[in-house]
Amino acid sequence: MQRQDTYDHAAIESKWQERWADADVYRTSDDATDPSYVLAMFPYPSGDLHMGHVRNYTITDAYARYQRLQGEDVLHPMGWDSFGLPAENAAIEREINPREWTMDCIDTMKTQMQSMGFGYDWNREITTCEPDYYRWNQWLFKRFYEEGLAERKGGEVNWCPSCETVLADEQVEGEAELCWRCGTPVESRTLDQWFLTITDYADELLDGIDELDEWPDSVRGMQRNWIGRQEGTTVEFEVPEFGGIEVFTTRLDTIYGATFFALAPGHELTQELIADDPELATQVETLDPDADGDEKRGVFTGEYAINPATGEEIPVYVADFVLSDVGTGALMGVPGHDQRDHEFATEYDIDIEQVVAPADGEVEIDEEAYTGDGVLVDSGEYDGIESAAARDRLVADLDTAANHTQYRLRDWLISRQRYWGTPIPVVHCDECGPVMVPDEELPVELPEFVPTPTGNPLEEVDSFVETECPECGGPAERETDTMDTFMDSSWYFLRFTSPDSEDVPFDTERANDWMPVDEYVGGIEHAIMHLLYSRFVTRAIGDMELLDVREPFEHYLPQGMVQLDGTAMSSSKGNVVSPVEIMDEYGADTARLFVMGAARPSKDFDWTERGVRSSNEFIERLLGMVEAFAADETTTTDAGERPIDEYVAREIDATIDEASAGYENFRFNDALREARGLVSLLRRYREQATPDEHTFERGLHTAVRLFAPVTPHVTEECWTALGEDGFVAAADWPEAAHDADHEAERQLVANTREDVRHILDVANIEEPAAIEVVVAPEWKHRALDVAIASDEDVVGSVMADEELRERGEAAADYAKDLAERHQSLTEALTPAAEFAALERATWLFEREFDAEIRLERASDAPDDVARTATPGRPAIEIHEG
RNA sequence: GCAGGGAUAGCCAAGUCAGGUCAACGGCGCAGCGUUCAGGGCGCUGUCUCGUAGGAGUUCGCAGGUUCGAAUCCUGCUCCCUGCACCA
Repeated sequence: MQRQDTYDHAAIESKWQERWADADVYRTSDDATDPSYVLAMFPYPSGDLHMGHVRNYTITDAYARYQRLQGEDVLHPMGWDSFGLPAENAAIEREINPREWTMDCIDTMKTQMQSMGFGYDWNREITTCEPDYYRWNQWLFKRFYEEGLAERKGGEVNWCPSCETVLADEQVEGEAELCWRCGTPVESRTLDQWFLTITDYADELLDGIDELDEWPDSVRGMQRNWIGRQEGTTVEFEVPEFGGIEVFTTRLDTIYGATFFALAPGHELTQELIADDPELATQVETLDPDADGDEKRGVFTGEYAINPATGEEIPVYVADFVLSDVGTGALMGVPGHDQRDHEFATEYDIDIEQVVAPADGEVEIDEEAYTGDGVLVDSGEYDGIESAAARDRLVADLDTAANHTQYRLRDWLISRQRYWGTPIPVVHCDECGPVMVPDEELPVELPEFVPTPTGNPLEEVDSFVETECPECGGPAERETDTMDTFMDSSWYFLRFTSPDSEDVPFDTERANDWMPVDEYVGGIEHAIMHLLYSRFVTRAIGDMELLDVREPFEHYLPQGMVQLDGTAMSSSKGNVVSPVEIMDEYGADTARLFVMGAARPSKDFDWTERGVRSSNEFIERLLGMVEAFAADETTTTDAGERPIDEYVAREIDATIDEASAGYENFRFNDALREARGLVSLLRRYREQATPDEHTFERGLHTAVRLFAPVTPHVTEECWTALGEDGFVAAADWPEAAHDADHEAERQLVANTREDVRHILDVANIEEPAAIEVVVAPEWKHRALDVAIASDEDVVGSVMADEELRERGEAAADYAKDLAERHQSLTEALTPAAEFAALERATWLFEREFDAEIRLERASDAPDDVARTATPGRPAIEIHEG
């Protein structure tokens, strides 16, 4: 099992990479008008490229290249999402600073990207950890603040009491929630932090989802879910001596069945109650809001709330299933009509009352809650009213009730108590409170990194912290929180339009022309947060009148995973295939071809050595065939009219159509299959006959360009070998010359070959001497047309035609046949087209069956043979030797 | 529980939106033949059942329905995946 010598991919690939760079092939001019904006999610620079990157970036690169070949201006930029916790951790581990580590990683990844042949406009490279990028985070933060979209309020953080530091969610490990560094159980603390009030845009972001018809349904569903809009009612329950406590409910119609009242452990009233009652406090301590829902536990407070509908007193519990951040943190318990309340009531022996009856049928309310709508019962004056109507009337009748829309979406907490991020441009002054840093003092730059065992390194840098108040000039302290890195990535696609702008984050006019991103490709893990924040920021910027576009991404494609034996590659499982090694062994083109050919972009697929090898061998054969042709391998110039030449010419056109459609619809695997088919056809052409020079050359020129988006290096090599001067990357996409019904012709040939095989098999003919193929007579085509056109009486219509009537019995028989299949009749090729298509394909029959092929018109064939021919189905007579 | 997606021949997987040319593209695996051929590569073919002339039968998760006609449309059910979830 020896491997054949393969082509010198290393030399070819680096040669063309240099030439592209020298010629600035992938540069997008600022003057471009509405270029096709193709964007892959920019990576976090973690060191080496992995297969996920390779797939992601090959998809956008191939599409961008295809667009360029189509003559479009293309914007295909790349950058680095380079702030974030891993750099800080790596820095501490390696005793270097995060910046150095990050820049090293960027260098490595950039080199690897260039080795992969990705055609980016590196003039537009963005690095978010550079002051010239993050100053605009600060600038935007200030605009948000001015618009009332940034506010400071209490937020929960993870706190390690031993390290005395705040932890990010990913630094809290396991179910037990232990600090990643010292293993101490993590606590929760409330700190004053900065929020962007994305909830102000909740309705708009939700409604906008309807317009995103080029996004996958799954992602749209996830976003809807995340926003979680819910229409309901707020209403107060009076707790004597403590006042009205507000609850939120979507089922106000069940209020007569509210037999208990429940508070979250963190609710204000709970706090008030336990402050005066140490025993209650101890009991509440035992409740665990994080416990999963199997068992509902609660503590009776001794207080009673008054049901505003019934006027009855109901017991007030503190219960672990009531969450502080859902609704108002308090709820009315309706055991009869809510399964969760039902379980709680059963556990604590609380009354279960039915106040809604289903329209039909009975329910056993003691066994299970009835959660559907219905007709009210035992609800005083509301008896007999439908649920929906009852809700409306109760809102109107109850003093404290009001319609209210609730969201699951929370405001976006952007404060991070970390070093490696954008400093929030705020100064805290004892006199003036939090004050924004003036624009002219931006950027607030990060100081040198000082590793600290505890807390936020920024707090330890006195020269950073100590400053004066921009308002009063008095001593003040800088904000030491930095921004969530999602801030960086929520507008970077705008910055790509004018990455060097020094006075504005982006050029409004150009962004209006170039946005939205036409094709956005990246991992599904960003389906919610990154995309939602980007949508929010884009809208907010729009409302600052800096942009006219409201949705940043027109088409979003989450690419599938590259797996090994059905499992996702991951370094923790140790089942990764290194792109660098693949590039070394097989070259970038092979990796790209395999990844793109294996499956459509949205599907997962398995990495296989076999597939890689076969991609590599294919590339080698393509190059070999082109080089053999270039070396003046025998072709002829005085053919060109033979059926076989025509056949190949037509197939070239058919392939162009199919492959173009594949690229257009992101079905690269289909496009590549077609293109490979063409190469295989050219090989057989060369085997069968001395190829016509023009046809063969056009075939090669076409094939090379069809592969150019996916295997850019080797196709440049081919292009040059074919005598072309420029880059194939800048060539024109091939155009189909004939405007024919390729589909029908291909079908006819395939069916006829299939039929011959079938007959040979069934009739057990080993070595046919001659195969007679007879196309249907003109009049049968005519009869078919008449039959298709006729509404009812097919036989009548056909026989009404004078010319057909002359055919007598034969016409009548065929008419009956047509009548039977009347509904499913479809138009056939014309007799001439049918004959020509088969004539062109004769060589395939000869090649396969090794027999003489006699293609005839019905008029030239014996009647008993011609008889069975119908449009689209020639008669076949096989003669044995 | 809610939301979204899915179930196709040995395996992977198209087709479903716009019903008929669908026994159902393609790939893998397996088998045969060819190639002055090393069992490799390449080319060709076969791979639901029956059939000595292109035919017939039974198939596209299960059960019904609509239609002249359903893998495709509708209803119900079962199972799988993904996201969210003690969400009031």
